[in-house]
Amino acid sequence: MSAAEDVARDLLARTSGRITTARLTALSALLSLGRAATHTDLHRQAPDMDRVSLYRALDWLAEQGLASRITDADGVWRYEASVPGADHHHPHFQCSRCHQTTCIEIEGGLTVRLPAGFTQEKIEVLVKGLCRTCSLVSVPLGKTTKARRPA
Amino acid sequence: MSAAEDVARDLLARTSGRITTARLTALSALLSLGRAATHTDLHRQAPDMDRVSLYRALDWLAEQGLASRITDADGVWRYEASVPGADHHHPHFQCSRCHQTTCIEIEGGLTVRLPAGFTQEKIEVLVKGLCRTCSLVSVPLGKTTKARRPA
DNA sequence: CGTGAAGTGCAATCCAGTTGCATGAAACAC
DNA sequence: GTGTTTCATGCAACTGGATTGCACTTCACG
Ligand SMILES: [Mn+2]
Ligand SMILES: [Mn+2]
Ligand SMILES: [Zn+2]
Ligand SMILES: [Zn+2]
Repeated sequence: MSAAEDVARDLLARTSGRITTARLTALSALLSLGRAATHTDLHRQAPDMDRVSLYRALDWLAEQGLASRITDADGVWRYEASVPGADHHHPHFQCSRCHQTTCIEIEGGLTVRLPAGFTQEKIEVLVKGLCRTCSLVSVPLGKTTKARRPA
Repeated sequence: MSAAEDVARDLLARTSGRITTARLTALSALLSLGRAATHTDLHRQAPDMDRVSLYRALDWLAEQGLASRITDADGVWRYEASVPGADHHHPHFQCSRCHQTTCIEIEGGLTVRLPAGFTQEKIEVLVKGLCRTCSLVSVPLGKTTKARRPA
């Protein structure tokens, strides 16, 4: 039983819900992975768990505040472990070449001035670009970009 | 021939590409609509155009800088007309009840400090919450939220 | 006009995510 | 412990946005 699994069990015990293997597996995967991962990423870590059960476990974790769910640059959900109390509103960076998502530390909350009457629930900031390793290579991976010469 | 269509034709003439009806229709729809719209929204405006052709026209417009493509809170693409030169990096607001997307004006570009070696291409800021009209009603539309009582 | 390059339409396919329903496992009371 | 209730799981089917392959049309240019 890994360290992540112990922590997971402990966190689950603090909720009003049941401690099931699916939730344990999902949460430990999130904890050990450490960064925002897609359902597919996570399912790779736990191939024996049913796809749908994983979705449901992750969504439940998000409801409980133990995970947060964001949309990545390709419109796919990404999940990451989060601390129940403090809401997890830091920006993320996604590399357009290797698609890895990185959390960005930030001092002082990002704020945007909304028009009158609007109420804010959450804010999602996603920076796209090249990560350190991909910056060096610079040639896009997969999906070859078709050159288009100006007139 | 509407005003939007005239502007559209004019903008298309500035590119190296062909001026086709699909592109004209797509761009005028974007221009007259005025806010970030989904493919489905836009197809409603031009039901006779083929779905796929609309996708391709929109993607082409995005490549040309005449439109910008963003992911909304539900992971669906949204397109909006944009000025070719100035890149279109303002925040957006999406109402969690009526799903309408609103552009948010901002003075001074949003900036985030990236880790060393990372290169930024674009930044997407999406605020979720309730728009003015929905703030008053406050009961979510569709997708009923199930209450969950703490222990 | 004729020819090549670019754009279109349609059908098929992909893929993340959801839903319905029968079965199984936690929690809790006894 | 056993029984009962409640909630979670597994499987299959389904949804809907988006993409791909390919034949056909249209446009620009000689
Ligand atoms: Mn993060
Ligand atoms: Mn906008
Ligand atoms: Zn990278
Ligand atoms: Zn609204």
